[in-house]
Amino acid sequence: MTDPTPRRVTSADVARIAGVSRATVSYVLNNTPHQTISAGTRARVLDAAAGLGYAPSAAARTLRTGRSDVVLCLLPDWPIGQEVGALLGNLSAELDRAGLTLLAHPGTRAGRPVTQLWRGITPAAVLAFSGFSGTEARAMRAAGVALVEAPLGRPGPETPEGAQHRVGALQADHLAASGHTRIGYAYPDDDRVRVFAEPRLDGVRARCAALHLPPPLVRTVPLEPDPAAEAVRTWHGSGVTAVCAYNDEVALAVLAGLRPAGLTAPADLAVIGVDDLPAGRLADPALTTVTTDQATVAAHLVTAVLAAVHGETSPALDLTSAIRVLARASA
Amino acid sequence: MTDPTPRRVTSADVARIAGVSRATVSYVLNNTPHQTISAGTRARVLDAAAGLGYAPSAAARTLRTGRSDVVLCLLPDWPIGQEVGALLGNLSAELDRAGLTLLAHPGTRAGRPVTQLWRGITPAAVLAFSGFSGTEARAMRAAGVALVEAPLGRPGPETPEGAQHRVGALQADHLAASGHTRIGYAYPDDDRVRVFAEPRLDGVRARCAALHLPPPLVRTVPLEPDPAAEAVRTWHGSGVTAVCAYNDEVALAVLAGLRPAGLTAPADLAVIGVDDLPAGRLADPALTTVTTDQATVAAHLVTAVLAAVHGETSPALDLTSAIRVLARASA
DNA sequence: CTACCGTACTGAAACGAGCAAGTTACACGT
DNA sequence: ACGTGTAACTTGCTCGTTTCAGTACGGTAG
Repeated sequence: MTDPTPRRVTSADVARIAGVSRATVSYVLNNTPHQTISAGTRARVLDAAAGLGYAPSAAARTLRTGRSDVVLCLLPDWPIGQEVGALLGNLSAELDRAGLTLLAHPGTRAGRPVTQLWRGITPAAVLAFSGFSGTEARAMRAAGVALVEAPLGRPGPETPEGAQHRVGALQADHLAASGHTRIGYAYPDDDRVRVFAEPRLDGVRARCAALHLPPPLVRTVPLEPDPAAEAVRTWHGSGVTAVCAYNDEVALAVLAGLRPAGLTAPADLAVIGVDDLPAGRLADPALTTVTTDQATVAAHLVTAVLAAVHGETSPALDLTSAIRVLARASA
Repeated sequence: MTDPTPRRVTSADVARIAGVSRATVSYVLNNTPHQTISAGTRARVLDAAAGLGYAPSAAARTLRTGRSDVVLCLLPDWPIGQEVGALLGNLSAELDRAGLTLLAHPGTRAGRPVTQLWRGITPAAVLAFSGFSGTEARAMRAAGVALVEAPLGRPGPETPEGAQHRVGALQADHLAASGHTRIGYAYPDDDRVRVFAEPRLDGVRARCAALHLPPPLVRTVPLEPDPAAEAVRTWHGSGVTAVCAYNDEVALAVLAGLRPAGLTAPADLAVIGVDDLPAGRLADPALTTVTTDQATVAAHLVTAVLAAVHGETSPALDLTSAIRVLARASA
């Protein structure tokens, strides 16, 4: 019936059809510099390649050059929400433009060690969000794999305070600007997001100190109305008039906690979240939030990745303009 | 200073240290069947490999065997939410256990055609959510790449009605069971999710017909309070007493639309969503929703992928038990 | 003593692309 | 007529792994 062996079309096939050698095909397809190819030959090769539907084997190219065109993005095991989704989409599109392929690996601590992964794939670069062990990082650089650590979580050497720190700072500033002096912090009830929660809280603490306000009253707020109500009562009883929430979900929990206590936002307790979830826009009152422009972040990350791939040191990322407060009704 | 050429450690290195040939190393490491290796040699090879930190080159292996151990998951360009995130995490963990590596590629129509991607990577299988063109699918199978189309979207031949159809059906049944006879459908204002929205709406339509109710009154509901309020007024004016929403976000929009109209749920309009977002739990009233157990879905998909990789036909997926209504206050 | 059979390995040929070095063929200057 | 330069290719080795086809050796049956 069908071909018994549906062989992959190789550059040799293209060469045969075009009536040239494999080398010539390679030169044409990669238009290698310092190689002179006549216009006629070039066209014949291109035609043959298109006609056969030739796609070079990534495996062979990787084997030969020692490096693939894959940028491996190691997703941490914190829950992947729409922000990460959007970020990945942007990254993928922009890297594509640079001839690189973004492949994301949902990380699982349980899975095989990351070492196996990057040693196996030999990616052009590894983009990681969570921190890496020093030895691991060294091993990667030694193997020629560019490692880009996104400064989203803990502060890196180039961004002493980190983007997340700034998120918290913006929250505190916004509340202080409205005259609030006693501020609470709604901490998430999920250990996996501690990497984000800590620097954000630190940002709030730093601004409170700078503005000569008492430090924020921190309470862990689960995503359930009843425990949230309890946290709200604590804050209200302690004279707290405004709360920075770890993110919009926690902020929504705080809003939910206000209702059974018979309180309302922002009159009794102002609330500000992070992430600009659609659900926040739709809440009652509409949630004030800190938003990060993922397209900008993606662009910055791509710059860093490309720099790292070419062996240059990446420029310091300045995400100041990408992070801003979206003022709505709740604070 | 450091090695000028930090060469990758190859199986030849392991062979040299262990005092055997590369072939033997390969046999030991893959413990190839029908090959007799003495216990002593086996141990020496294993020790040498561990000592050198040897990790086989995926590229070389792929080149030789013609197939990599990667399962390529093509993410469609609809927004990636927490459900997809959870699904990917589960998939990755389970495939890992089967010796396969899940790599996700955030799809962008703008990017290079998918053909390039799978032709290049030669994955063991491609897992796609959105539909594939017939020619594309045939080309993949011809190239020996197992194609698994997740029956999440449109119905496949094995699940004549599709999982999404069932989601809609469950929504309608739940509302009908509470005595509602005039049902509305809140359609999403995002073309990218049409693949999901259509079968869900069809499910609602089918149950309405089966229960001899009038067909659902469909309105598109943007994720903004004002336009949502208008949709709510239309429904209320037409005698609709309950609404199936495309998902929880749209459902939250409907809830938001009730407030300016001075109406409340479920008294004036019952609302049921899909996805069990944390924000839905925290809404007022708490959102009744249809939830899908992503772990179950992941397990089913992994079964299908493994079957496809081994050339068997995958068993029909029965997601009946994984999809169920979570009754809360809103309906 | 020869024939044969497991056991425990080794040698070498693929796989598909890239690239350094070599080989033509032709034009040009003397 | 002869060297020289260059455009336009080709030859052949290489990357690291798998795997087929041996091979050497000790044992056992005839």
